Amino acid sequence: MGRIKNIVQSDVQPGRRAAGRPREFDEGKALAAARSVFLDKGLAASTLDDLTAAMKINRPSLYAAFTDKEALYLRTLDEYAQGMQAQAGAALADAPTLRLALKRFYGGAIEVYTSGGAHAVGCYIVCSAIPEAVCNERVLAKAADVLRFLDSALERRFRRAIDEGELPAKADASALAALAGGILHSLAVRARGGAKRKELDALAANAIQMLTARV
Amino acid sequence: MGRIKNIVQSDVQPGRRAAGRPREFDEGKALAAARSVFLDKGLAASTLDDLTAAMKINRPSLYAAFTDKEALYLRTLDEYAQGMQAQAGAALADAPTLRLALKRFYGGAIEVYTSGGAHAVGCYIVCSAIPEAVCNERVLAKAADVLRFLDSALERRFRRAIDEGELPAKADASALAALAGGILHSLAVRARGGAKRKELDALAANAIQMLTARV
DNA sequence: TGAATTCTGTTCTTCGCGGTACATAATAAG
DNA sequence: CTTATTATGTACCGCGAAGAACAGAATTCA
Repeated sequence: MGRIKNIVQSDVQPGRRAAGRPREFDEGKALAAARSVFLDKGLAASTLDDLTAAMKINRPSLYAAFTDKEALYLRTLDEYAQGMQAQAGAALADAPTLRLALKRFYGGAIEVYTSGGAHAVGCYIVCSAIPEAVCNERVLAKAADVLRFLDSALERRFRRAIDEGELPAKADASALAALAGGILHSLAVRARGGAKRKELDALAANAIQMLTARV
Repeated sequence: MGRIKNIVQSDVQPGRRAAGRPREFDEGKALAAARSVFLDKGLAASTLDDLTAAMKINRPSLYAAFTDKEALYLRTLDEYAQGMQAQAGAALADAPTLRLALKRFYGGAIEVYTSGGAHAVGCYIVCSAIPEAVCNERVLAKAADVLRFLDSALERRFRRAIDEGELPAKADASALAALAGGILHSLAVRARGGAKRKELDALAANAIQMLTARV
């Protein structure tokens, strides 16, 4: 059978490795594969056979590493949320102008939402966690968290634009943030609904136009 | 045991009824109950026990009337789509002004999205069909249909507002419609994410303000 | 009234799925 | 080298879920 493919260091300390046989799979890759399955099929319809096949590990490894299917789902959700928040936060905070910030914000999202190739899959939060949220407290909490984070990050950016004179002082940063976040939700929904990338780009461009208008 | 509760006429002709024992359940009520289960749990996680309990029928009746679980889901989807399109279309077409049209459009949606009582459930299209769409061609087709219908209905209404001078002639009806539809998607997502009704109302109001501004 | 038809209620079967047991392999420590 | 520890791989188990069988009930039509 397969020899050792790669040695993974799940421990935090870099120097010492835990005793025992080392992992043959990369946890991050495995989580990404699991997320892809969950995003396609949903939590309930994703079988352990689906998951282990995509993750290229077998069941005992999955259970040892991630406890069970629901815990694995929550891990993928945390991972995605963290990445999304980091990317969106950076896009908004680093850009010198509001227009550019929003352009990067939406552009990065569209990139992710349409990354499924032939069949776009949308956003993991909007198209997987939110649907799952009604019957799962922890998923709901996480999804609500992410929505709030995005609104806050957007609001901060709009406020900065007001402070820097890019928008008039009477502009309502909170309201603008909610509208801007709403467009992001729509991009996710439309992407999964089969919208072409061009349409998504156009929607984002129109949204930017409207949100940065000096009323 | 339960006697006859109500006699239902599933046949199209009103005068004659089909031979055999009449149905003891109302098809519309049963479909609504099934939809509620599907909206809460999703297609895969909704068991036949869940469904038959909510619909207050037993399995053979369900199979005789709706073929199987997936067909039942598609029926609930059709029913919801039809009702939504009728309501949204009427709200937009009947209102004398664009502002009022959008107010009714969003108001009706919020009413539906938050009708789950304690736990809001969002939109059946956005929060159930769209997630399911990746692995189900027919669901995808129906969901995409509804998104297109809403965009078109909105675009018609914006175009009319332009024609009637409520918006400037240079306004882009298509772009405005996509933005307005996007806000609807966001209302659905946010409702299921736990947003309070007040927040949804505020988002709708802000959206109307922005979408009806004479740039 | 009786045959035909269609719905209802209970029961059963089959099978797929989540989760586990157990043997084995690979590493670190003594 | 031995032991402890942690991974992998195969095979298995029990449960729950989808769907079918079948008997009985309610209606229409002859």
